Amino acid sequence: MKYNPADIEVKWQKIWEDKKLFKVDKDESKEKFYCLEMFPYPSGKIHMGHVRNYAIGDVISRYKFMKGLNVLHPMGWDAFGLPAENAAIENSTHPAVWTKQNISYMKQQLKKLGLSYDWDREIATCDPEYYRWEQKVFIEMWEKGLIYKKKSHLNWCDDCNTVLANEQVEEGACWRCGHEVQIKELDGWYLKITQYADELLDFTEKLTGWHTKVLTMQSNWIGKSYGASISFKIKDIDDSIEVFTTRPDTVFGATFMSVAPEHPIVSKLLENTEFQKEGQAFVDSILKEDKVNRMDDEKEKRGFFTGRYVVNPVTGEDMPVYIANFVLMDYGTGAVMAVPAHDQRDFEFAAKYGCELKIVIQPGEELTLDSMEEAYTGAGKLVNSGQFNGMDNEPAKKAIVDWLDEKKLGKSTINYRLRDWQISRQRYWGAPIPFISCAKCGSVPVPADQLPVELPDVDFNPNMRGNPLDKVPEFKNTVCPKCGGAANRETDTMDTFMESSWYFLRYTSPKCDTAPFDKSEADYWMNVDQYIGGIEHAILHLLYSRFYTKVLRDLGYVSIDEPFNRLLTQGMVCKETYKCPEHGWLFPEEAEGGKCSKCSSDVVIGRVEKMSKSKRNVVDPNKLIKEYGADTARLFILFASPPERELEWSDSGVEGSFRFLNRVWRLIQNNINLFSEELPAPVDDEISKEILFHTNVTVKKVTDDIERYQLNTAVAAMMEFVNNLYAIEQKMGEGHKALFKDAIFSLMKLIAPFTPHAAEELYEMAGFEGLISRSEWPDFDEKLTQKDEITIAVQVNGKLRGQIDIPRNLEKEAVFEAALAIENVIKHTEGMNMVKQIYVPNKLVNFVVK
RNA sequence: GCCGAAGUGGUGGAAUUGGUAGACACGACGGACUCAAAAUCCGUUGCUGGAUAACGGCGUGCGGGUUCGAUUCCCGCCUUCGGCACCA
Repeated sequence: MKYNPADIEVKWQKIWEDKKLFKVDKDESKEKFYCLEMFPYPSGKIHMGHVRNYAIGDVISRYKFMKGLNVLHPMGWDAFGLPAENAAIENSTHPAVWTKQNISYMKQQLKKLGLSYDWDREIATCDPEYYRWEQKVFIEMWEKGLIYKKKSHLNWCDDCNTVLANEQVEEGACWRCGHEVQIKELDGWYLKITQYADELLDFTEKLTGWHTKVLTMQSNWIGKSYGASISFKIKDIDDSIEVFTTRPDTVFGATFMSVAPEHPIVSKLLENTEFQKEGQAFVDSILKEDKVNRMDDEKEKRGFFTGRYVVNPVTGEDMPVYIANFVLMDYGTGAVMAVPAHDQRDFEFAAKYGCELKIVIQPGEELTLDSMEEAYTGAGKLVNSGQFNGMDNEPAKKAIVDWLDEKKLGKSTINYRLRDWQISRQRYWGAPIPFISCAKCGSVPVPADQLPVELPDVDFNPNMRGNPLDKVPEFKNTVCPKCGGAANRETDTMDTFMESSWYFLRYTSPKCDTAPFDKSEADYWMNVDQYIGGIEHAILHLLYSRFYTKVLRDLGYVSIDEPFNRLLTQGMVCKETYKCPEHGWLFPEEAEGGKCSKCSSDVVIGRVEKMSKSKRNVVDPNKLIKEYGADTARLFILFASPPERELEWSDSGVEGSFRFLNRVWRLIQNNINLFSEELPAPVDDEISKEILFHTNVTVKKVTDDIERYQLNTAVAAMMEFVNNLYAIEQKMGEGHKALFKDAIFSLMKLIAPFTPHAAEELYEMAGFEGLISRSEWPDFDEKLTQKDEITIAVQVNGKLRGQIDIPRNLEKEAVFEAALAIENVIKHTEGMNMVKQIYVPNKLVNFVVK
């Protein structure tokens, strides 16, 4: 029978579904394994990035099933988000309708891939039965003091009357209408993630299953630094400016001050002065700059003198106050004491604006103002620093802070780069923030019996402007639960990262209707043993999930500190982007031949970047599945590259995976009778040894490779095994058939997690009862994976000059003797002095000669 | 720009702890089978000198270094990708 994936894939998918094969329940008697892939945003269709992610997860899940573990492998939908809203406005369809359609299409696509999900646990975050718990927890967090409101600066389009995401800003203009983007100050809700900063930094012990690169990224993101906050009195105004500095040892060298343009003090500084108008214009010009650009160290420093001075608390000298583009309101206090001699940015700024430089740290040799070409940021002894002169700068940090503390001018402070999490979104398609704003009582939580606060129905159309919820009076107008007076319901919704911060807990009891999740279920299933998802989520999603888990712990919902034991960060599947000057981003199929399929304009080929619906550089797996079947698609993407490496998509080579699967199929088909025949006992000869060797080596290699995520080399090992088995098939006799049968039986099982449909079919044809998905993973014998006779390399001065076959573990002296007898080695050592003889057991010999 | 990665034949990649660079595939070329094609099977395939040999030289982004020995460790660069807080 020919290998026909179209028939067998449908057949086995149906059998698995009918038998509810992947449905799991808590079973205390069994060891559990929770395997989770990051759930997708239902953008429309799945693409190769999803296929890669879910294929990896499926191999691991199916492997663990076969290892006898009770495997939880759920799937669901990160269903709230901006694209649904954009599509709604564009096509006059409700986001819920669009999302539902996408979910149903994508679910069908996932099913076609034969993934081992327990679909009974499916969740969609836009379901009120999901987000109601988020609202409940939100109120509890507020009651615990973990939430507050604050103003922040956001991208704003006056024309669309809406906040813009950074990705909606194109060269300073609104992507939809082209109107110039402004910065607007808006009120928002904040979660106090900074309160957990130290615990989030504590990776030791609990996150040993995470790659250090992710931990490093998170650690840098949190950016803990030790320093001091120092208060500077403003001249002629009864106010002061507080700065954070990591270099209190240089405070005597502070000669001016720079403040962020967003700093609230700015208006006070400028008020009723001759600088007011020009200063405000300067602030406006900076706020228009690209945020990423403003962080650019190389970017030209720009400043504006406010006409005001602050007093240096240690020297008593006046310091002019500037507004500067490179000072960020988000970090520290939004104001910095500028020490131009010892900070490079301040140095450049001072050079441009003619500010005074003062050396206060001297390294060994004499530093002079005239010879300085850049700031000196290294260590040294204090000079020009009053009673601290002569001290080494490190101990001086503490001494100066202590002194300032005594005078009530400053104190030792720890600062984090991490900012509190702003969760307010001026959007429709998200979970409503369960609060009511009352003129008399302030922010009042929606009473528990009124939860969930559901989204009202809204008619979407292309002419829509602003936040939809704000325009629904029956939603917005309400009464204050506290005083009964007229009040406004909060019309912002929550950041969608809120939903993805706890969905893994909901999966443990997705239908629980009395709490976010059943604690006993969570206690059994958590933690997630293996989490798999794109490296793009290394910081935000993974940090928020860690934070949220700790909050839930502190609210008594869970007993765990961390949600994810082992983390596999998958490399991005990338593809070049295509853009039509007329129609914007194009799908690859719309850009064929370099011409836009809509208008025949020349297509601009953009850079290679991660596949995403917004850039349209996506490749749908449908064609591949139709042509070769899901098994080949899965096998191919796993074989193409190791999971953690990024992959530029190309389907060239998919033929090879299909060919391999056909070879497996034919090899087993040709020998299918071995499974029903009475076979003679194996003979003890070289061929038998060979079969045993290859079988055991392959089982070991594939097992090890799955454990260390190297799925591409696991596939290569199986290919090698098949090549070897074909060679053996040619020369084997009756006495080898029993071992050969064992070999192809192992092959069938090894390949089952990768190409489960083909494996099930072969298993059935071989006459086995039940399913290979539920059979046992093969074992191997370490002794049989080693050869007695091995080949080692012989080098002279590190260059390969020959090889010798020796018995394993031959004595060193005997190896040297054999190596020295090689003709080519004699040629390269003749007449030379032997300096050294190196032997790496069972690997190589190196003769060092002169 | 900052933080984190990656760079190896024509292509995807392998080399698990510093020990024979290029496993396994794709592609290409040559051949077998076939009336022919598809499928399948066999062989060659890093570059280069040499004779298609023996035997050499070069070669893992670039430039240095450590070492008997470096794709692997160190220093300095280049390019590409991910993240940079309202895309998810």
